Amino acid sequence: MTPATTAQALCPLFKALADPRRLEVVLALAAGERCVCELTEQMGLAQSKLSFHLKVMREAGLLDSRVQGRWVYYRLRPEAIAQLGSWLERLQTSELPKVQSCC
Amino acid sequence: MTPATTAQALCPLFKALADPRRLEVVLALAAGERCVCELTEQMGLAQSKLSFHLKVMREAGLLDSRVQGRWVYYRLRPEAIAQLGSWLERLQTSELPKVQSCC
DNA sequence: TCAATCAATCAATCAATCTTGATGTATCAA
DNA sequence: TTGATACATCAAGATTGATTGATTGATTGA
Repeated sequence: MTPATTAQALCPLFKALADPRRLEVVLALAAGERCVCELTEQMGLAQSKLSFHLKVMREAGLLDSRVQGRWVYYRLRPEAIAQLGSWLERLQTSELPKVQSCC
Repeated sequence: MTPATTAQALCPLFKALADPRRLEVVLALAAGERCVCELTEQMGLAQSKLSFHLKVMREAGLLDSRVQGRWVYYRLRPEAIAQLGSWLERLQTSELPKVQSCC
């Protein structure tokens, strides 16, 4: 799998991480799963706002959720983190000898 | 350095990567530095559009550039890639035992 | 049932980002 | 000095993304 084959697939993940509020949520979830009500309280976000951001991250494949009773628990998808990490790593190691000037 | 201390600093980097055209550029630069004219040709982008995206990435700290004669060469900043990578890694390893239900 | 709680969704507004075409500046070769 | 090339920048418009407040559906306990 070359970096090129997955770049387009990774774009939604980078988009999902490209917001300070969402990064905060990701950090909170790094410690384990949380229900929406706790996240709401912890970040001091309006409920609908948090719901919007959670949806963005869930649809990007960054988070998973499960419903239990009237609560919804969100957690990080380790696969997503791993996917990003391995792409970055391949990016670093694909350094080729500097190409000749183009022009 | 905890994940929290750098999350806000990483947001611009994630933003810089959150675009398919910019990911393409990053891939092209993974093979070594390129001048703008070659990138323009290679991606089939309008010159001003490419210039805009290069600026976004440069200002985020993802790319560096150097001027040589009338050409400008861009390259990846390995530090930026490394910074992202190590943050993701710490994110994975900061998994704590699942917390108790909050509500 | 009934009322309360949790969370998703919707429509409207607002804000940020991207694109486009034109213009400006610097460099170079003739 | 002139014309061509490389790149940045700018202003205007288009597109996308985020916020707000209200509504809805589902679940639960009284």
